[in-house]
Amino acid sequence: MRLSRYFLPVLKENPAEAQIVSHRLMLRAGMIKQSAAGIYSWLPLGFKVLRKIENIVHEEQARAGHIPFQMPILQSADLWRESGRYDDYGEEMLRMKDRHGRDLLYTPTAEELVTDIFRSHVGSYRDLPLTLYQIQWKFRDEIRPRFGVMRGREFLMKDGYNFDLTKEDALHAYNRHLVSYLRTYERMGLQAIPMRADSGPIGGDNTHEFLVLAETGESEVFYDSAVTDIRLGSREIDYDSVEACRAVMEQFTALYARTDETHDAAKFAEVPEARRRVARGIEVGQIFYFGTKYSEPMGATVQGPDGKPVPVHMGSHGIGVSRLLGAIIEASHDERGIIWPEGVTPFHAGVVNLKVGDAEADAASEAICAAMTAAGLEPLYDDTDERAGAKFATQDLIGLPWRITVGPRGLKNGVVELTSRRTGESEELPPEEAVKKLIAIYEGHLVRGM
RNA sequence: CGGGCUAUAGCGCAGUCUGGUAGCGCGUCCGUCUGGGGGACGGGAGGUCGUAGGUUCGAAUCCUGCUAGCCCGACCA
Repeated sequence: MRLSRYFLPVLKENPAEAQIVSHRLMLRAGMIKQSAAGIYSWLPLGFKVLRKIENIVHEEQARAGHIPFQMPILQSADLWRESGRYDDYGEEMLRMKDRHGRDLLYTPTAEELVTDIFRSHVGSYRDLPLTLYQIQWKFRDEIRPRFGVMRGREFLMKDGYNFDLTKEDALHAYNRHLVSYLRTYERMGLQAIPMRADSGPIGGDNTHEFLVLAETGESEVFYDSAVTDIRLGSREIDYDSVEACRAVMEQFTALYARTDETHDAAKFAEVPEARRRVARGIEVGQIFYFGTKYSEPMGATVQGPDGKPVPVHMGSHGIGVSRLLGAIIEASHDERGIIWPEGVTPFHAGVVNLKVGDAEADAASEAICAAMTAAGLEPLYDDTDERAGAKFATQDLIGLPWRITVGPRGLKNGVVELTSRRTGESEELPPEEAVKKLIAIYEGHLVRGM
């Protein structure tokens, strides 16, 4: 992409409305624009990252055997009356009427609708297990939205629902989700710690939240510092194996890690003092097992092997897709701007032409972009007439993890500069070598963008 | 929803107390010079001062209502 033809309205100064760093940087980097309190337009750069995050979620869901589908944003109140949640949800649910006076609502979550789909079409235990998920916009009419996309009213969320014959099967689904979520976050360059949580309006008694440690987090968290040493890494896990999933779940949840909602001071005191940590965290996902809470009242049953109808055991699982952008930035930035992890970066590298109009610099820059594109990498080619300082400042702000600087000075010696955004380290290389190095860096990190 | 605050050019702000018809920086447009960390000089464009009403010869400025946004709290992914 040529920067001169892209739409990247960066701001030099901090907008007054933004208080926390991720909100400030998203506005300054031209990723979002507020439309109303807690409601944002996604400008091209922000939209690109959003799509990459979505695609990682999709890929990891597919790997775990979960099936994508989509439910509507506006839902009839009828099903919600059936479950009793139309009244329970309160003012947070945005309600409206259509021209016929029918009650509609903007979905804050979708247990009712998916349960209705299930009961309409699934009748036999032979159809189980089943896990359906969607990535869809949600709305929760927060009293006080704040912190940009971290606490918006409209937000993009992956929500999944598992249907199983028995509690044991549903707990396997729970563990399988826990593992797949860990993989998902790790691919985004994030460490998200599963913490025992409170189930809130979803209900149920088995639930974990995934927290990214960050000073600006909305939740106070208490944990044994040893949990931060556990990584899934590159190990292969058989999602069909009850044992394998349970082992990972046990490994990640054995140590003390809780949010303030479930914090138990007595149990926390058992953690060796040197490893006790009190910090803040951003919630980026949550998984629930809630048994027959919805299937029973809504009549979501299957016939078992004995021919008798039994209510299915369910769970639901969510990833805050739009909120993840804020979480990633909170966890990865410096005073100059964002630092994208390779897995989610909107462009794989910035190609900065320091002397646009110079035949050699133009040709070398374009050749680098062509070679990157041929290898499946997306360059952001800064072909504008800005001065070097301004170009670098923009690159630093928008946070592409790698920059190739092309200028007459280097080209005289047949080299360009490859610079890491994270470390600031540069090395001079012939253009082909720089591209080769990028290809190696991104091995295993390629995600479809937009 | 309780408490506090704000609204003046695309962004950040001054001007409001003490009423006299709007200004600064950045950005933007044109030109010249410049060219490896937000460059210099010159010349432009851009605002019915959130909105409705009131006071006044005269309102960005004083008064009232409304709307929107921000902060703290309660709530929440």
